[in-house]
Amino acid sequence: MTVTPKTLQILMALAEGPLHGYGIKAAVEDRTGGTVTLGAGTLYEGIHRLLRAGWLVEVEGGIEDAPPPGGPPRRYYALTTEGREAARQELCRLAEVVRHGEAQGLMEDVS
Amino acid sequence: MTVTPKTLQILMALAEGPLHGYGIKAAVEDRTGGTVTLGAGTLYEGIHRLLRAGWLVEVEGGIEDAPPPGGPPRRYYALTTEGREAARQELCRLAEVVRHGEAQGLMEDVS
DNA sequence: TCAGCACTATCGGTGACCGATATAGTGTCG
DNA sequence: CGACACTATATCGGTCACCGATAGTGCTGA
Repeated sequence: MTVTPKTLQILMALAEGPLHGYGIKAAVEDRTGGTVTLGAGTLYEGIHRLLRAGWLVEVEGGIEDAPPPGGPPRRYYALTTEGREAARQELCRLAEVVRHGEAQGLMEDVS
Repeated sequence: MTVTPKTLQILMALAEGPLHGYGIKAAVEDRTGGTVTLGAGTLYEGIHRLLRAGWLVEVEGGIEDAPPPGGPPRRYYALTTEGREAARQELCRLAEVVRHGEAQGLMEDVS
């Protein structure tokens, strides 16, 4: 499985606990301050891909939180150990890229 | 222009000085220890895309370095100020993603 | 009653990416 | 000498992540 930037965002959104699809979308856009968005296609197709990879599992709603469902039933997803590990590896790879950029002086402002 | 991971690698490879296409490919694979590779299509199409965006310019070979050309003439490319700035922004964005991952405890090993 | 919201889902199109292929000069090994 | 590997640029067909539009549904508030 390839870990694309968008799928990494999905994994990271789920790292703090199970969420439903729409909640993932909201969490990603919230945490990144709107710089990263998820189209509906990307979101649900991404979830299915992650399910097939065994990095996500569908779980029961748990505490059945506040907002009234209304419409199709919410589907909750949780990160598996494999999913967490995949996210960790990708983050380490990204950290190395950033480190290289710093070493090259690429991150200094063009003052 | 969207800055994909591969195009960021191209920009970073050129941050240390002008290079020709094949040299970019070699530099990227070298620096990432082989974890990031560039297919021929990605490489040359990516270069053309970056040229159109004004983030790269074609330059003269300069010092006409060691290895004998042999075959098609080498084409050298250099990073523009805009290209450098684009790389910087993307690196900052990535750094923030990594920072988030650290804050979530996602980067600790599964000991 | 009608609008709007929350939510899941699919579809067609775009474009990044890949590997194969073409072309071509040079060096090397048997 | 011939076969091969290497450097180097470029294009082509295919795949797949991604996007926005569209659809459908049930609740709430005006």
